[in-house]
Amino acid sequence: MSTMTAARSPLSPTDLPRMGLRERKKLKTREAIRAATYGLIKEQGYDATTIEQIADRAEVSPSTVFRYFPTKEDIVLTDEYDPLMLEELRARPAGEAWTDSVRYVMRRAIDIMMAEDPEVVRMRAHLAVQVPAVRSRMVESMSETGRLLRAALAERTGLDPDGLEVRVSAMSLVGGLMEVNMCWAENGFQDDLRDLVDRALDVLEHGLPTEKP
Amino acid sequence: MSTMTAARSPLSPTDLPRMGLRERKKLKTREAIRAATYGLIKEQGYDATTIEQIADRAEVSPSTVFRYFPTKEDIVLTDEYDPLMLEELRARPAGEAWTDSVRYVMRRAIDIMMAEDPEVVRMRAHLAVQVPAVRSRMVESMSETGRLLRAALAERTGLDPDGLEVRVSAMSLVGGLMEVNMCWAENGFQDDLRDLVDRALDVLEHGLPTEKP
DNA sequence: TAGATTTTGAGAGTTACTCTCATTTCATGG
DNA sequence: CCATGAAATGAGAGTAACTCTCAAAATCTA
Repeated sequence: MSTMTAARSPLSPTDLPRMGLRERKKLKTREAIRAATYGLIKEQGYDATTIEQIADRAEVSPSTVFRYFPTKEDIVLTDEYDPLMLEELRARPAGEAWTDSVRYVMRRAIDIMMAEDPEVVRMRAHLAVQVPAVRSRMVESMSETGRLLRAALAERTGLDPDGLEVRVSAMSLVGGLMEVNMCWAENGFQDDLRDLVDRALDVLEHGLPTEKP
Repeated sequence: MSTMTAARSPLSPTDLPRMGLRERKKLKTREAIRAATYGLIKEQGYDATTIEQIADRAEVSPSTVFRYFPTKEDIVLTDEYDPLMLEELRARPAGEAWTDSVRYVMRRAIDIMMAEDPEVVRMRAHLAVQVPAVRSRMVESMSETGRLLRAALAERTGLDPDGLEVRVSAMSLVGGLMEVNMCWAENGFQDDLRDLVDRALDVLEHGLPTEKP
């Protein structure tokens, strides 16, 4: 899911030389703004950090900050992994139960982003717990991913991608994964995120528990 | 769920006389602000409606508007039904599967609010589709209700109310019901909301569909 | 009716975000 | 290498949702 993936762009550094000065500068500016934001938030918290401070530290103008990110929350949350994840999901064997596919893709996504920049992943989760605006934006972002997921889900089940059942499935998955993120952060990141996702998917797959165990 | 219930206060009018002038005026102001907001939104849309306009039409100062509602979205979404719904949920027979209890309570809630003020219910759903800020606030509000629901859910299943499984269940329910609301509005309110909720609960109860039907 | 309490209005301040326009910076073909 | 076009930037003004403070007005209580 979009907001649970690492911040760095998945563009391989070997692409950089062929990209032209302009493109390279843009990437650098983007990174500078993000770095400035993460730094300031770590020092003084999210709310106390203003766009002006971010612009100052990133050595750009406030206008430029808004040119790169539509909102303050997006500076923290934006990444480019969703398409890759969806692609991987679609690449899974057609016979596989789609919950298992999601399980696999989620596990891989977590591995990648935790290897890439675990601190950013944790900071995002933490901010989602602490700052309502960030949490909202994260839900919104995950919902968008969930919307893309409908197509893949419909393929596997043979149901209408815009039917209520598929939509409810996708959205309840989003809700469940969001809650996983919250649990993880609230417990001080002591659990293995992959295990939590697995348990959540068990709940979603086998239905909500009706009987006492 | 909070944001799917009607706007009017569940206080019986017979309580009004014993309430004192101050309290009565406060209720009237609250209603005036809400009515002004709904009216303006219907005329010119949500974004085009400013707090100043709302204040003018409600014949109060902008300060007062913010004293009654913390945010613009809350003017549209706030209601007082959640505690009643939770109470009803807890009053259900202990042996009943909790999904059936939710089914019953949701059905009743829908009946009540559609009888009370169907237009407001529809407007809320419509705004949730159209305006991201309203949608976000609605999710947040439903999540709060979902948090309260955990206790009831734990009672029925014997699970830890703060454990991952219960939390994921509650939150996936929230996601599912949110999506029901969106489907309903996007299809022009032509379906019976209660049927949609039933179908959503079927999906949540029996797990996400893995096989082609 | 007097005094304590609550509610309100007025106004100033903050901040995220938008729009416009002039300036600067890079790309490109000759 | 330079001229011309395109893209990125900065500066600044503007909007609107909130927040805070303080004095005036309305209500309650004795």
